[in-house]
Amino acid sequence: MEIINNVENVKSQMRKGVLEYCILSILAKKDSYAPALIAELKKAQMIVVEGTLYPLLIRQKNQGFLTYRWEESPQGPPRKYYTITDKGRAALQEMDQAWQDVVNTINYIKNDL
Amino acid sequence: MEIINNVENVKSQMRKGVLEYCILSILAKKDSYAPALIAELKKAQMIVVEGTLYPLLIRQKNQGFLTYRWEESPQGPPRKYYTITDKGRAALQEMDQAWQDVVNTINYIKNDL
DNA sequence: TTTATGTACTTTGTCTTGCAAGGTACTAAA
DNA sequence: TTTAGTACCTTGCAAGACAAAGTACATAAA
Repeated sequence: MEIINNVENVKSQMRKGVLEYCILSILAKKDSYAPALIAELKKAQMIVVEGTLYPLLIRQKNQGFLTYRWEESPQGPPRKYYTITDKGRAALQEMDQAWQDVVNTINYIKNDL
Repeated sequence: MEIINNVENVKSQMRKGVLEYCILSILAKKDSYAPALIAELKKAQMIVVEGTLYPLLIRQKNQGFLTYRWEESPQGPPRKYYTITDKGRAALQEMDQAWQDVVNTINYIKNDL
């Protein structure tokens, strides 16, 4: 019971570490807006909630990794569609390397230490 | 320049996410103490500082994942050697799975989304 | 017209945790 | 007794995830 909670916490920490990377990766494939991103991340087994995602998108926009435009919705209020910028793509490339480094670190600890 | 800093931050976030996992993984192989752990993590390309590691070890001890004993040092003050517990090994197994899940998530996003 | 429902975006407060920096303490050599 | 090396601990700050509550728009039902 308690172990599960601790592991849930670690899981949450691991997610935290790669969340920005995931968002940029998805947006590198196609423009999207918050609720659609949440749905896609859920499909990929990565649970994210609004209170996490919205501030993250705003941060990435402020860093110049994303821009956005408003688009009419077939139902409900307009949607804020985010687009990755050239700067965002450059950052994403760096993150690809960072991710690979972490994977290599874990493999090293597990197999070669 | 700025991108590098942002990526450094993401890198740091990624490290943060797996740090507990790394510590438990190393201690699952052999008992150790803080400065030796720092050196081993450094070898594995994962930079950790004292102010991060000591509180983390104390937390894991309080969760029942670790115990410790004092051991004389050939030079200097005694060392606090940490040992992983059965509960710690159980948690580690869960974390192995959690890590694999995150790897799978990234692969899914990168390749299949 | 008013109310309810669904969708979308934002903000506030709390909690966890990494990290820089500073502090304590033990040992041995100068 | 001072200095250097080693080891452990704590404090204050900043970042960020998350729950929860709030705002706003559109449309359908009452």
